[in-house]
Amino acid sequence: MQQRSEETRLKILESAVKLFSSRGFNAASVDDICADAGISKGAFYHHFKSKQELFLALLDGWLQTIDNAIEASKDMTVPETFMQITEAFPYIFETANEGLPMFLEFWLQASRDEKIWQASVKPYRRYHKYFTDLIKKGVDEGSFVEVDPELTSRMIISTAMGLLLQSLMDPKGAKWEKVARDSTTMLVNGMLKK
Amino acid sequence: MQQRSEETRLKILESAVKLFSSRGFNAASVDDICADAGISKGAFYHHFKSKQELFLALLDGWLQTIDNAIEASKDMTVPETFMQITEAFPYIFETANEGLPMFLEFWLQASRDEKIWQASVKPYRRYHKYFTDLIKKGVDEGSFVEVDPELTSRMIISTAMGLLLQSLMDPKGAKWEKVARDSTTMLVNGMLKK
DNA sequence: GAAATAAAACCGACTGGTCGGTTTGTTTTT
DNA sequence: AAAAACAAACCGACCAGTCGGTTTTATTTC
Repeated sequence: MQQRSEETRLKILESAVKLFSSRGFNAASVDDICADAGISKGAFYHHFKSKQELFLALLDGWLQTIDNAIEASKDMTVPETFMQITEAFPYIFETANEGLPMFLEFWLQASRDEKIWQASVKPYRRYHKYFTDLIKKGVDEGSFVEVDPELTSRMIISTAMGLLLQSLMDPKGAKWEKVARDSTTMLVNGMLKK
Repeated sequence: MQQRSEETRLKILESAVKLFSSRGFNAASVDDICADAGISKGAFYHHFKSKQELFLALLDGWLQTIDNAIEASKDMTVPETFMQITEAFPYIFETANEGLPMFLEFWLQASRDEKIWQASVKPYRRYHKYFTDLIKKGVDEGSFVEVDPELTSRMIISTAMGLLLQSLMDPKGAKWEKVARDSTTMLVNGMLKK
């Protein structure tokens, strides 16, 4: 039974998310994570080659989540998909708000490494491809006016990223959830054929 | 004459910008900065209380730059101002691209400190106020349709921040300058009364 | 205006502590 | 018993900040 082994791995992953998001990637040391997971450093380095590799493993998990969400919305119409995304906003916003700081911190200091850069950029590119395809489909279906899918995708992602950053910088500066909803609505309305 | 003193201070500031932007805030050590500036650690700590205080001094300088730019555009009409901003885009984009990573890195790890958070959030709030006022003025003047200045300002900043982040993450993923230009044009066109 | 004094600027070795990662040894699993 | 999983002590590099002392600059005194 390697069940115990798998459990240890999961415990490490859980503690890592918890500490990375609460303290930041650098501030949360390997020792901290081990302590929180209730295991030793030896166990940690048995499961992960390095702190960075641990983070990459977390990234993989998120990528999986993205792919699942994309897969789940495969059979909807384009406007329906956008509706669903808008509805899921509070959850997405919260999750992203938790994950963005640690991702940024990690990325800012590690992105000079080619391999790590590749891994970090992957989720972003996947999102971009997803939105581009979605908008293209919407245009082809005739539910959207003729927009440039590439550009529009970038703009949607900009809005999301930018709002996320703003809400992080100045959490009490606005009712961010409402701002996010209004922005999305405006963007989608601008595309919808009437 | 404390001219020499002032020169040293400036040398530190210069080296700091250079190293913070090329290596990142954490990776650039105080020793590195001293070496680059050609001064000793003692001189450094004579001029700045800490590495953080040094960064806050840099922030102050940028804030000044923002204020000057705002001041300079005081007598233009609103559409003229937007035109000018759009034209200055390449320069703004480049500068921001250089400064954003170090700012983010600093902010991510230091923002738990109330004083530092205050200082960091200041430039952002100033921009937001600037755009809000500008749009309000545009609406009052009658050159813009009735939009919500608060929301629109957030959206403009989102777009800028988001594009900046995207261009940092995936520099070769698109012609970012063009994307930025197109996005701005779209946003402004959406507001202009025809 | 030259010597004496005070003050500011500057130097660089050193400290205390952190942290990622390694090594060596022990327990559990199969 | 061999291999995988885990524990615990340990290593070495790094780095922000300190401190005693030196040099330069400004001010006062005679």
